[in-house]
Amino acid sequence: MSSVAGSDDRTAAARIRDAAIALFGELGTDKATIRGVAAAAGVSPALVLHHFGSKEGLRAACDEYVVAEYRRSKQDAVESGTTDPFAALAGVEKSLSHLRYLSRAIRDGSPAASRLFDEMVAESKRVMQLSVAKGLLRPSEAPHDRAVLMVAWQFGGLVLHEHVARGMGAEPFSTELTARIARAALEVLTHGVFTDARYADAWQATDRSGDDHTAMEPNEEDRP
Amino acid sequence: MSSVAGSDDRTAAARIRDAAIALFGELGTDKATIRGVAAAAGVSPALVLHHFGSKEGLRAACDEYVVAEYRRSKQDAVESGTTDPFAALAGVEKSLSHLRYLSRAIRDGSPAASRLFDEMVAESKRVMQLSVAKGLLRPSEAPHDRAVLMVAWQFGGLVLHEHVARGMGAEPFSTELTARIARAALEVLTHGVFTDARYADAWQATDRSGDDHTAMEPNEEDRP
DNA sequence: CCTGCGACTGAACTCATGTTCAATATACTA
DNA sequence: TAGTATATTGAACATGAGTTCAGTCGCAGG
Repeated sequence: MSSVAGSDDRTAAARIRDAAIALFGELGTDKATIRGVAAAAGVSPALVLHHFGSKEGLRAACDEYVVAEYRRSKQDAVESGTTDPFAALAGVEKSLSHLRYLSRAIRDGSPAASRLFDEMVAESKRVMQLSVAKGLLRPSEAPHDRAVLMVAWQFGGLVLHEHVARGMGAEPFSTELTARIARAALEVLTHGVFTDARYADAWQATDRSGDDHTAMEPNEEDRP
Repeated sequence: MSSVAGSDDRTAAARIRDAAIALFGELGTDKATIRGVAAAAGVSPALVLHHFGSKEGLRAACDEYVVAEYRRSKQDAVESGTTDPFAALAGVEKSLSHLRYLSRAIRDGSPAASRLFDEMVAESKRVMQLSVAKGLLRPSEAPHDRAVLMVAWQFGGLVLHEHVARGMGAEPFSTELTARIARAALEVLTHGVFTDARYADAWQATDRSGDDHTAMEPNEEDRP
């Protein structure tokens, strides 16, 4: 309810940026053309270059903007008091185009998206440490790896949202879909899926690369 | 140890296909050019079109081939007796280029990859039902959703492997990385991450869209 | 008034890339 | 040996798209 206000009182650069976010997210940075962005923003193709230098510059600007927005909204959600890692995912229904863009950016491996991933790993790790101390989360034998995995799963749900939606027979980004994902995820993350620890024990027993890779986790500090 | 045999006794079409799989996987279907594929295969660009009709035809051929290979290797793994859904992920270290290609295909949303996703959901669901009956897996309140989610997580680990590798400080597709992923995943999937069910219960209590979406799961049959 | 500066545009340029086509080499058949 | 089909190629074609550029419009300041 914030970005796509109907009025065109935004500055031309902002209109271009928003149109680019929408088009890049919908078609990908390759298929989306400068001419298409310009047409969607109601300006000439040359103006796009005038403001952003190049297509890559435009992409970088969109990256910065969307990631900053996402970071901000997530920060708000965190400061609202929720501590579970899925609150963020559930709370970001606000802007479809931004989500779509983010999904694309992660898929395409843009630098900003990679930075975001790393940041979220660090923050997830920190929050998880706190939650473990509070007794809300089980301690892990490999806290860093677990944090990476959980962020990857969270982002994976975003990147593969189209497939997940199709698989569940629900509309992409619909509240019903996010609710069902959250429900299934909570179930698995609360109770696990296995009835006993035979698989985990069996894996443990194979002792591949030993028990020492718990100690070889990189960057133990929280801020990079 | 199978696909990239050093000798060039493969037929030209096979060489082109393999080069295309490698390049498409590395650069994406857009950035990879027919000329690049031809050069990598040691043939002329025109021959690529002669054999595959068009770039889209080449992509379709690669899709079919890689997906069929993946399906076959997974079938083998399943018939070997393992029933947990992560055996497949751990067992497919055989061909890097195929994995990379598959990752790309899923990211780009190619039809073949989507079909593969749906197949794996169906199969995962079937295997999970069996495992539940055997007492190996916990019964779920939403078996279909759980199957979709687990497949999405599995594929998510594949699609985001680059980020996961960077986050864990390990080489992409290395045995160390897959081992650590499997270990962390097994831990989470065995014990969960939460110490109690307060989050799951809280979510349950909000009762959004009710308890009935367990019954609205689509296509209950296993073969689509 | 006019001078400069930023927003903005239309048209042209350049280049990469998918594709076509006529021509040649190779292999298999009669 | 002749002939035909298949494999293969070099060169050219067409087009889409990023980028450049000269120039116009509007406006603030001297």
